[in-house]
Amino acid sequence: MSNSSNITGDSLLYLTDNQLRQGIEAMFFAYRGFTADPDRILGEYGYGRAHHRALHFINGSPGTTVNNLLNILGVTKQSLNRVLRTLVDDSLVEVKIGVKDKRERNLYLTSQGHQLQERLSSAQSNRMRKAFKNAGPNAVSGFKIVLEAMMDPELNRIYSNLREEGH
Amino acid sequence: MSNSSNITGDSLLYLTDNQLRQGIEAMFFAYRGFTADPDRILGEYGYGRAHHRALHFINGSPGTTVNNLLNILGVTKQSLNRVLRTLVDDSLVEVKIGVKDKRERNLYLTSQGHQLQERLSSAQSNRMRKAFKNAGPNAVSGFKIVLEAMMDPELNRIYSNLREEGH
DNA sequence: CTTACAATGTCAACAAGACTGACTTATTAT
DNA sequence: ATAATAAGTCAGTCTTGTTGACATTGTAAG
Repeated sequence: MSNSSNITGDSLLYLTDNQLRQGIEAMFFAYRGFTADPDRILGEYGYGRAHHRALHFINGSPGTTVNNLLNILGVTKQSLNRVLRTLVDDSLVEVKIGVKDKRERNLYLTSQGHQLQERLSSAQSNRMRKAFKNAGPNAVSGFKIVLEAMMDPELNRIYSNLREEGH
Repeated sequence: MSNSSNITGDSLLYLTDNQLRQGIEAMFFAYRGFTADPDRILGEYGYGRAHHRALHFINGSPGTTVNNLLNILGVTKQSLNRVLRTLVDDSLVEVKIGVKDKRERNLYLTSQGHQLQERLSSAQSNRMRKAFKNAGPNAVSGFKIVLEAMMDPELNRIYSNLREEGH
């Protein structure tokens, strides 16, 4: 209502309340789809999304510390620890004492951990590949630009750092 | 690794594993940002995201039934009912007996409900507006195309129906 | 009219995953 | 020596999801 007939000529005509609402709902439904396949697989193992996230980021930054992971995931150490403990107990994650600073713990996936991570990753990647393929290169670029602009500055910083690591 | 050097000439060169991983992480971080502002507001009221979702979709489809809402939200009626009960008790949502079918309950926001919904909506819309403005019209269009392609077919159907209602 | 089905609501029990707060143990830095 | 940091742990709470069972009311079909 606030701007649906606010024709100011500043080339922002496309930002009606309706389109913003559609964007919000698109995020909601797309995120559901985005997590649906991994959720099914995780269910087999009695794991949840929290386990997936830990596996994902340990895989992407092998040897990362607990503190680093806490910053990326944005949860408390008590919450992360619960998940990490089960992953270590189940031999999916290996913990090594830091070499430079012995207080730190460096986290790695075991071969079993890699196996599950790969299963989860490929399920999610397949869906994203189909979506990307369907939408075309221009849409993919737009998708990423909008998502980056939607992150908190802090999260965007973390995201950019991860991008640099992976090439 | 599976396709990062798979130059097949089918114009899919942009879909490297790295870019898919980046897309996955972009969704993760963007969704955090997307929910951050409403989460803060909801905290003031002792509500959670479930309350936000109910308010959002009741606002978008006034008079909607419980069953309809269940299909949109994809949760059990027990789960929805808990949320709906607090919203009714707090006079944010009004329940009217269906006219055609008296078993049905039609849901409406009260003026108080509209007030909170508006607060939540404008916080979320402001962030999305900034992101859209920053990214430009082409990016916005790409954003929506990819998100739609990422939904489950069932969710896409629901999403499209809602789009038709809102003009 | 009776029987079946549908829409809603409710009770109880459970689990994941987040939180706070307090406290310990190593280790490093000042 | 003392203080700060990294990690782990114990205990308790909350939201939000689940299952399963059951009750109520209204509609539809025979």
